[in-house]
Amino acid sequence: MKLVTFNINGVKARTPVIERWLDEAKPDVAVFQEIKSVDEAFPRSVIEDRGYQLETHGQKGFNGVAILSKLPLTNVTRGLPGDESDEQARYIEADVGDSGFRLCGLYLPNGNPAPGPKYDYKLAWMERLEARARDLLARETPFALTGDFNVIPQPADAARPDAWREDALFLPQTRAAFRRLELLGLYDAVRLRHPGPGIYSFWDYQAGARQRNDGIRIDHWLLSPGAADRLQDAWVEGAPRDWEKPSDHTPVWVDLAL
DNA sequence: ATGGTAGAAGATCTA
Repeated sequence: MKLVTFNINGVKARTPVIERWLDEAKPDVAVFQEIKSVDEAFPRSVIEDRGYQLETHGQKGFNGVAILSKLPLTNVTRGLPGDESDEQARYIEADVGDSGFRLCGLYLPNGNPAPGPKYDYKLAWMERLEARARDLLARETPFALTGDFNVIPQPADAARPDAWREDALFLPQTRAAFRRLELLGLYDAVRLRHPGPGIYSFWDYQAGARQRNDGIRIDHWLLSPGAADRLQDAWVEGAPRDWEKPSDHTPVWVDLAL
């Protein structure tokens, strides 16, 4: 079963890309970030007419996540537990199919500028994500955390790591929080399958970053032990970054034997 | 040191 995460950077602006990409790539399950739309305004038919169940968690203007699936989605929950006052739409969970597999789609806060309140929010959000991962691990059923983590885990995950030293995506505290997730026993699927440097999922729109391959790897799949046992493959699909009116991110895939 | 781009909302913020 092919599952994919894709930060689409605005569902309305990206509809032509989404249509072409769904028709060509044919994912079984896709997780979107930055839909930048309220649920009522999401172009549902673009997704549903292609045979997907669609679950959205949007807000006005910014953020917003969604899950699309050809298998039934059940037990859908919206919002990351741990802070009732958090109104940002950055998290959605659902069971996919009937195997007990649970999928967590996330759009982790950017955190810039750091230090500052936005960075404090990012770190607090990562603590809540770790707590959620601990709860899911205790269930002993397979699950995956996937989405735009806004974390560059290692220097090998950036073309120019020195340019990111002071950035919220690469600060030591950010990387340590990501590492704590891995130390719970979660597996970075793309890193597992591609141990070398030079695998990127984001290229800035500015300064010809894509043409110069000045990228970073910030969109990830973290698999529970049971899900990692079922990992067939993991890869980044670079081509949609070069289409007309692209997102600044590109799809990141896993193939799981679920 | 600066500015370069994009999306959504709406004349600015976020990334």
